[in-house]
Amino acid sequence: MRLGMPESDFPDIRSLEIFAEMDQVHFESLMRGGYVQTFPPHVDLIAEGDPSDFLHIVMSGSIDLFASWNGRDSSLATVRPIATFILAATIRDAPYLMSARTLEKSRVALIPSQDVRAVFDVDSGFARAIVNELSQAYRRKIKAMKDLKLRTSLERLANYLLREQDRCGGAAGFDLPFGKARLASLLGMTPENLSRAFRNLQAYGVTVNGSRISITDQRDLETFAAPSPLIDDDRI
Amino acid sequence: MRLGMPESDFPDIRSLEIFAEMDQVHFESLMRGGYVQTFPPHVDLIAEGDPSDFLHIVMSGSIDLFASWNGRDSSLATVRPIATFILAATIRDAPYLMSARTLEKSRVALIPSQDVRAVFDVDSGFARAIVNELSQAYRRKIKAMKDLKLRTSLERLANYLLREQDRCGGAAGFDLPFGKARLASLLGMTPENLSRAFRNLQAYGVTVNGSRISITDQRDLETFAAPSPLIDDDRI
DNA sequence: CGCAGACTTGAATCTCCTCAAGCTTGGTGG
DNA sequence: CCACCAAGCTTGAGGAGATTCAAGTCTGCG
Repeated sequence: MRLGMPESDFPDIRSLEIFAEMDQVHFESLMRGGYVQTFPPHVDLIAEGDPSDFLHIVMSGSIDLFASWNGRDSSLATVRPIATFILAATIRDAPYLMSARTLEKSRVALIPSQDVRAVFDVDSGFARAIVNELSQAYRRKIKAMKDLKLRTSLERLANYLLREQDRCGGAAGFDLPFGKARLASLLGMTPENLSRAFRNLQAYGVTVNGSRISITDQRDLETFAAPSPLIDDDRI
Repeated sequence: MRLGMPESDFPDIRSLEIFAEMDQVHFESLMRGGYVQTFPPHVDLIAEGDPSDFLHIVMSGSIDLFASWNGRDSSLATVRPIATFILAATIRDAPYLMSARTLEKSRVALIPSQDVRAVFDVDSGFARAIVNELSQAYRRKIKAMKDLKLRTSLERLANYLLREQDRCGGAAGFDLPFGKARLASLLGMTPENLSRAFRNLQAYGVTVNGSRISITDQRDLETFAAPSPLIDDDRI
């Protein structure tokens, strides 16, 4: 269903850091070659190992990036609007390393990878933006690695809750943005273990009701979690 | 001990992918601002959290990148000649996320980060190369993440041995490039557990003698390890 | 020969996983 | 309106895997 990119989407995409500084002519040429599609929940968008034909941009909804090996699989990241994903594969013209599926109903823009590479070569503003994006993505992965290797699952959960609280505005109460099974996979644990971990965090002032989290003792939780900007701060 | 960069090092550095395509004038200006230093083994080069004043290049020896939190620490990567490290921090002018120390006697070139950023802005060949480097580094991290989340420690060790065998030329026998304590940390396990893991791999045709590894039944080990290009192949 | 550092082994413990069963909830059809 | 069902989550028991701590072995070097 190749419909072309509706002009109404241009401003949202243009506001993305990665497209913000580029030449208008180049931007429009990228947009002309791309298109937008709406997907229902739980639909596979790409499979790891596939050639990277398109740069993907989530316009609304949310996307799960995950990987499999030997019958196991694991969630590696969530992509939320408005952001690109699998940029590195697009740039290198290499196969995807992760699979992607919609978590909910999502609008996704698709831009042919070869167009991205072509514009990259002639638009230095775009190249600069891609370097920013890639270096940020790399640093995020380093942080995720540190989270995984230096912390126990209980500590990872505690720090996740603090980050999520921050992302939701900082109030004591907030909702988990997806199911607990997937959260468990993201955090590198089983759903059963996540359940028990939530119970263990009660001792540090966390109460859970369905997907509703309340942090009743901020100080206590922070003392236990010991968040570090070099692991948990998304901005640096 | 600021001695400036000896011209004899220029060719080696120039042969790095990241410097190969750039303008000669820019290359020389970078080299003029940089310098080279030789460090004994087990010397700290940078500490996580420090501002990223220099882009580092390993000319000889090898470097351990590691991170700490709450009294624990973990090795995250090894850098071997000739390669750069902490490029992302340099580009973003952000604090280091990892610490670095020499594993053995090492020569390291240091180039002021602000020079790198300045040349980046005016040399599109250099910008292109940096994007290549960053996207490759990112994909390596994704693979390391998959290795860690999808495999047991025994499987990680088995696949590590196969990769190391390949890196050493493919012969049945080869030497581990550093101590087992650090290997354990790299693989996300304790030294004790690594010892036992080596013992368990005997069943799949691996014999260990000090740092000498012999793979006596290649087929058997590969069947157990089930290596995947999307995790273990460094080239894609 | 003896010592220091690196590695291994053993035993107890803890964490996490698996499997199985029970619970809750929201939706569907009677 | 309610009984039922399926999906998601929780709980429990048992076991596998990993960690810790302590002691023992090996090796290279003085």
